[in-house]
Amino acid sequence: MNKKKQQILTTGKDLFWKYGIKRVTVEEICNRSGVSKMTFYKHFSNKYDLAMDIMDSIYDENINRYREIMSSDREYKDKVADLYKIKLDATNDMSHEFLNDYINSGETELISYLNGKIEKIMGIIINDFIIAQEKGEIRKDIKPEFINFFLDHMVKMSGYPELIKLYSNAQEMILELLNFFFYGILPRSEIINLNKQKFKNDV
Amino acid sequence: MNKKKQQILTTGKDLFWKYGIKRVTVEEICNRSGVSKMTFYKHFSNKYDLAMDIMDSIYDENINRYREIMSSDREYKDKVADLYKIKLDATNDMSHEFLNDYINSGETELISYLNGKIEKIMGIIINDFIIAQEKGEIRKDIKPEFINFFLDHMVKMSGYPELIKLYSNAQEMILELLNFFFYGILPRSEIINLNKQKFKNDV
DNA sequence: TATAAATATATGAATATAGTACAAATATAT
DNA sequence: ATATATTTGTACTATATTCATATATTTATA
Repeated sequence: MNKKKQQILTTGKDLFWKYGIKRVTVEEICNRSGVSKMTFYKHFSNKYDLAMDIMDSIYDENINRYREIMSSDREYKDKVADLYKIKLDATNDMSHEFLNDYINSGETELISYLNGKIEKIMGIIINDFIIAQEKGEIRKDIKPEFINFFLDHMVKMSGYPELIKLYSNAQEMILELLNFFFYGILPRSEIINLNKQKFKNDV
Repeated sequence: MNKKKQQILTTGKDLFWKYGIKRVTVEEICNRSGVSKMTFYKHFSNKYDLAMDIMDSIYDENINRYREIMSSDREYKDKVADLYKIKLDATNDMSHEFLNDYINSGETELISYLNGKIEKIMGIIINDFIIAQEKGEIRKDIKPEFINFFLDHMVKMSGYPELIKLYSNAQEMILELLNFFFYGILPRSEIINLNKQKFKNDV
């Protein structure tokens, strides 16, 4: 990778993260990264092209982290816990300003590109869930998309003050969420026993 | 205070805090605060005039908090600890983006205005230090300006990762800093005893 | 030294923004 | 209810900013 291009990507990300895309000018990116405007346009056709590249690299990075975790031969439960911790979904890693400007840029090309990326990632994740399901690591009567949806929401939830304030610290909350997640989807016989007991008490 | 003006001030602060002054447009402030451009220009002559008003109110608010703390008849030590906790110096309360744009606005009038405000606040604080010094609450051989300087740096220091990582939590660090601050400036006889003991050990 | 890459500066065109004018709408007080 | 003041929406112009490209010069590299 070209050194100058890397500098543009780095400062571009820094600025976009802070201020969003539309508030940042090409000239500013050039000045801060110590690169002339000409070299900028040598590598990127415009500001939104740079934004696309940045988004690209983030997704690739996250996909790699995902693959690394999933390829290890640990317990399935531990792998999912790791996914949760690194917040796999790249949109969670982005600043609100950046994603917002990206979507509202009006550049339909960008949006469809982003959707394609997300679709691809979702495909990989859901496929892995299906495999895990076939292996018996997840209950067979759950839709894989639901699991992915819930995992995504769990990450979001852990940022909500309303939830956080229920626990004395974040670790406790994460543990609680993970426990809920696993005891809800893992085929544990304890759940059946628990249900029976509950039933007895009700009667 | 006019309701519309207050709305402009609030959203102005919100936007300036996030993006700095130069990245925010008058129209944006108007739209977000639900106020027409005409009423904006009725209350403020331009964007930097609004910024000045915002800075004004912050300083006034902080001055009031300061006065409130200092007028209470608690121990001097406790008062200073409170000052440290609320980060009295208004510049610390400001976003880096805002202060930076404010100073680099090129509007010399703004800068001198800010300097005047700071000078005034410094005067009040230092005067209080001198009074405390005369009362014997602070060692007589310390320059009040130094104390103020150090207090200010202490606030900044408590934001440094290098320092933070030395302690298991922020509370511990704050305590450490405060202890250092007071045992350094308070006229405690223990310090003399400590010195004697240390000397004995060395021999 | 020859060749490629990067820079500084200038420039025109497109776009965004600031600030004002004015008629219509809304709120407020009597 | 009516007169008065306030606010709004829209339009408008002048100015400023930004984009994107062109060209001459400098710097790095093989």
